[in-house]
Amino acid sequence: MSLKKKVSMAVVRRLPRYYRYLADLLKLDITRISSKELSMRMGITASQIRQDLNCFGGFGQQGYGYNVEFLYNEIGNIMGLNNRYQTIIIGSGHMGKALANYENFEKRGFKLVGIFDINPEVVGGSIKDIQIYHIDTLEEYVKTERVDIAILSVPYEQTPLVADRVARLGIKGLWNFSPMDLKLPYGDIVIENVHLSDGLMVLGYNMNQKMLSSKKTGD
Amino acid sequence: MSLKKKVSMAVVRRLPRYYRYLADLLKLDITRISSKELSMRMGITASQIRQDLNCFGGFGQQGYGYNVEFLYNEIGNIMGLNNRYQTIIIGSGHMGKALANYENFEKRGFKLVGIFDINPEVVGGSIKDIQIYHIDTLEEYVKTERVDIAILSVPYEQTPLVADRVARLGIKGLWNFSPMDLKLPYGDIVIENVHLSDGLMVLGYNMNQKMLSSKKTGD
DNA sequence: TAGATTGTTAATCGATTAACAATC
DNA sequence: TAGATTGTTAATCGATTAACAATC
Repeated sequence: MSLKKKVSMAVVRRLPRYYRYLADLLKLDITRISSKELSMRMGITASQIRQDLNCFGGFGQQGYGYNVEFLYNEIGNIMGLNNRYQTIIIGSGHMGKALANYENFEKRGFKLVGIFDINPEVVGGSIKDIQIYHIDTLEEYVKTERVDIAILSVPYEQTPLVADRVARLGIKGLWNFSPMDLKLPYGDIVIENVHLSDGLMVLGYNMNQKMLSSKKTGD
Repeated sequence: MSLKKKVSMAVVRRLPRYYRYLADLLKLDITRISSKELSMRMGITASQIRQDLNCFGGFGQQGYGYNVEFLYNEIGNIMGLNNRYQTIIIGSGHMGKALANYENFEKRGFKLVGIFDINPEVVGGSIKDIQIYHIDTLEEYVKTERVDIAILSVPYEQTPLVADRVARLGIKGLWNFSPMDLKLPYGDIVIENVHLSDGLMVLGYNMNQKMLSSKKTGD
């Protein structure tokens, strides 16, 4: 039941991917799947799938494979989705708005309970029935409502201060979209930094590589 | 000048991070930096930094370190940012809109030239002076304008068809925000899939782990 | 039972770190 | 020149893949 060894981040970062593919299988009414079949769908080795899953327990059955629904739920639990983390968004700019409207979060068990902004013009309004509060009322709000995760999407200058306030309030997770890497020393909080444009630059690299090599062969 | 060996994706995915940290140094008017100093700022080893950079060439100087501006520009070139990739966004929903308004893209050398949507109510409008065209005019548009990258942010059902059209038009890069992993067989196009909620689930995992371990020690 | 497929150990491969000679 | 710091080779570590006995 409990973990034998610390699971590597390489494995952990694959869990959401397994989860998505299992969701797709469920939608197709496929009830069982072997590591071999799943490996072909996902483009990774069957060995890796079995190795990965066995970090957390023996979810399969010899001669049968894995029950899709069972495995889906188990991986969901491993990622804590059954905690139904209560989530707030801080910063209702374009990105904050997009995130508030992203259905995938609810679907994955994250519950958006409030939005906070500094702009008086949007405070009092709402997005998808979620109230927008003034950022100054954050401390007060957290006194009465459970907040597990804060999604941060504020300008560069305000990022460290807002992050500090969030950490002080005992909020346990921070998903940071602001263009500044936040590091650990903010108390005990778990942080996940997002840099959207990093992916775009990797795309740029791969395109550039392809161009250079085709030039060499003489396109 | 040209690459000795194929550079591993592990290295490539660190390039944007170097690029960001160098941009920060530039803003601070720091002109030179040693791998040691940079390693402390970034939280990785100096050895890794030197190893990474030497995949692409000797950008430093013994006894001196690296010239920040020079290294910044070199890494930018490696990622092809000097190509000034012309970019379109397909799908102007909440996420498409947020992406259109994201200043970081322009800052990183990606030029947004058009937005496409299927909804007649938004077609003809614009976001940040960028025209919104009807998706049906995509083929016509590409005949007269150079398009290097398409950013896809359309509903699940439409994803494969739109991706197929994009690939057929000879567009070289696809940055896919639709909730469906796109795989290679679409011609010669380079694809980068984004799954925002994956990061949120990793955050969930880490929070869950922390909770479980603190329960064990008896919080 | 025979066939299939897991869980797990062992072998391989690749990535990171350490060390140091080269050189600015 | 002496000191600093790179570029690069060698050593270590970790992650992936292969193999197979266990077992449904």
